[in-house]
Amino acid sequence: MKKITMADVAEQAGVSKSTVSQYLNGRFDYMGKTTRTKIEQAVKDLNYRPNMVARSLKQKTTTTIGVIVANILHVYSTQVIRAIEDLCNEKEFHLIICNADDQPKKEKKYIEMLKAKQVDGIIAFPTGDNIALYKQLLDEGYPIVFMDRIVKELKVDTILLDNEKAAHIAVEELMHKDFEHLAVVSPPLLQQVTPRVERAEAVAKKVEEQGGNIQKLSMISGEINEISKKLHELFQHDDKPDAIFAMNDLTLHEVLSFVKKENMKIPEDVAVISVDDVSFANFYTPPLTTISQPAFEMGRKAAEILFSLILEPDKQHQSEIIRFTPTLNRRESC
Amino acid sequence: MKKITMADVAEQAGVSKSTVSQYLNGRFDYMGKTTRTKIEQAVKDLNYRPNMVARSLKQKTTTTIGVIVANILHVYSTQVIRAIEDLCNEKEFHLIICNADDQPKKEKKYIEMLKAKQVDGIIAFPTGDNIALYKQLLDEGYPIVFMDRIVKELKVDTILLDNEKAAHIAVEELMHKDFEHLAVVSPPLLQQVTPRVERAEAVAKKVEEQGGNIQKLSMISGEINEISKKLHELFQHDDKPDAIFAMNDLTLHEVLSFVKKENMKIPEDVAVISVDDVSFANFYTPPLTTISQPAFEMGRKAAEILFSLILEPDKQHQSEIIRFTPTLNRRESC
DNA sequence: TTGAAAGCGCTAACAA
DNA sequence: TTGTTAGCGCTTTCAA
Repeated sequence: MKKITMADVAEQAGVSKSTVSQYLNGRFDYMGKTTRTKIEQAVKDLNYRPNMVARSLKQKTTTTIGVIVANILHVYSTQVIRAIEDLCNEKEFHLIICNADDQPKKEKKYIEMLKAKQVDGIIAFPTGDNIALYKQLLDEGYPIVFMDRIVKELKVDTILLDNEKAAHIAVEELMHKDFEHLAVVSPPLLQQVTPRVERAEAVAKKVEEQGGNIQKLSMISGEINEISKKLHELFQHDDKPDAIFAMNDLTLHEVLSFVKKENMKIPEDVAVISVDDVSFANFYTPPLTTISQPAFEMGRKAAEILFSLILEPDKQHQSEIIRFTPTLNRRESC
Repeated sequence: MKKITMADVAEQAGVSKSTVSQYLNGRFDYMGKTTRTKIEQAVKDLNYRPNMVARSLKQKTTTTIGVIVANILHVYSTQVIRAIEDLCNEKEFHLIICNADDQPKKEKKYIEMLKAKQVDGIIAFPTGDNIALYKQLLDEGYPIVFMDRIVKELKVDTILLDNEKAAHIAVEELMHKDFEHLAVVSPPLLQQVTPRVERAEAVAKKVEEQGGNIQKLSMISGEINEISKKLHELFQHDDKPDAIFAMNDLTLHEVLSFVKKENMKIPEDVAVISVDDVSFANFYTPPLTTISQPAFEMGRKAAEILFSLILEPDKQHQSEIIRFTPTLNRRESC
């Protein structure tokens, strides 16, 4: 089955390729009524569809953007992607998805391939290790927006949560109650991943400066499968924590799992508060107090900025760091 | 900043474009050692990257596949996508993601655009309404694999769960205990979405034929936001259900939410079993008995089939429907 | 062992 | 109002 090209349409309609091109691109200004109908008919008869690859080559734009997330399995990433895709859909753009898995090598490969495929822009959750590469893209004027993580060496528009605020909300929620010993549970801190570091630091600072009844702070961090062991150790001591701040949804899972295994009651034995909303927060026993980030708005904002970069390249643009405000969902776990 | 093309590399290396092309494609068989080094050097000096759009135009292959899911926010879709992406990564392919939102119109638009972009193949969760369009693609020999839903008018490789088995597992798990009245809770059944219909029918049949202690079966279906009201009504009667089978994760959420609101105890007041695993199944109170589908294996299989269609187009291929076996995760909710 | 030239399917400047 | 032509960046035959 031969592919129908513009030449076929032109022949069938008895006009030239360029006229067909005009027609396809909606430039009817000077087009004769009959020509127009003839082409219309030919397109229909042949069931012709333009080849976007050819068009892309000529026009140097692919109406495609790339998104590099850490892992599409994280709820937050999914929501961000969904928001981006919705805007892309409005603008007739398309999305190539890449999972970097927090591996700089993989990220590098994806960036290079996205460039090779001539995508019009990139939204990334940067690992923080491909600075030179991003730098180069930026220098070439390549539209890029970062999400969730700041790469301080680079001047890139970056969308993320007001992590300090999130930490403050958590501490404030706990400090006026009876809780005295707060445990913060976090994914690995060594990687310098912005949200983790910012949240951890903000909690520590806040507790130190005006922690209300909170007398003591413990910090647990590590790979997800180490968390439970570390929690266990921490709770061996006499002055065990009476409140836990879980840094994100995955650590919350570990915390709840631990609490369940140890047969403790929330919030009587230990209070729990966490960042990220989870699907079961409302009907868990007890319903979980969470601090949620507006993932959809954040994703949409990232896409909006990227599109302004792509569609109005000449516009004066000052890259900035945009913080979104977290929301407290007060329920009954603390 | 001018884009570096092959011509630039050729000039810099003092050879012709075709030789550079040979080099890039690893055809060194007849290439002089010095030529090779010169080109290597030039590529490095100019930091040259081939333009895949141009290559795609010439070669009629884009090393890109399209995935049309109902909604990327569903955990199952996410897992399937992740599995597909992993295989794509191995094969150096890339993924364009589309959310059809169960809207045939949107699906149609995406299919057409994916074709226009010349993607090498498509994996779709079909809405079931674009039969003619899919038919046409199939006739053209376009590689397509369906997931989760059967379109009986079409001969397409289709990956889905053994829904009958899943339903049987659920009924068997309940029928030997004391439960007498089973309520099945489902998303809208009118749309003829395969998993829903198959599961609902299989439950009904099984209960009728050998339902053990189960005397009565009630069926609730509707949009997600109507479920809670319908549950409420059902539980008004004297012979209210003592067991619930939730058809998927979203309906399970509604069920748990309802149970919580009504202050009922699981499994004493009402037992619960559901299809799809949920993140909190293990540490919920009580831990939830679920019937999970092997989403990753299913996604991977879909991708494998698609790749064999793409990479070995001449191979004799008989399209088939492949069912994956569900797993019972026996916990304590029934 | 390398190069010249044609062509993939489209767009756009310019000519007619 | 429409057609001619060149060219986007690459691959590939064929010739040298």
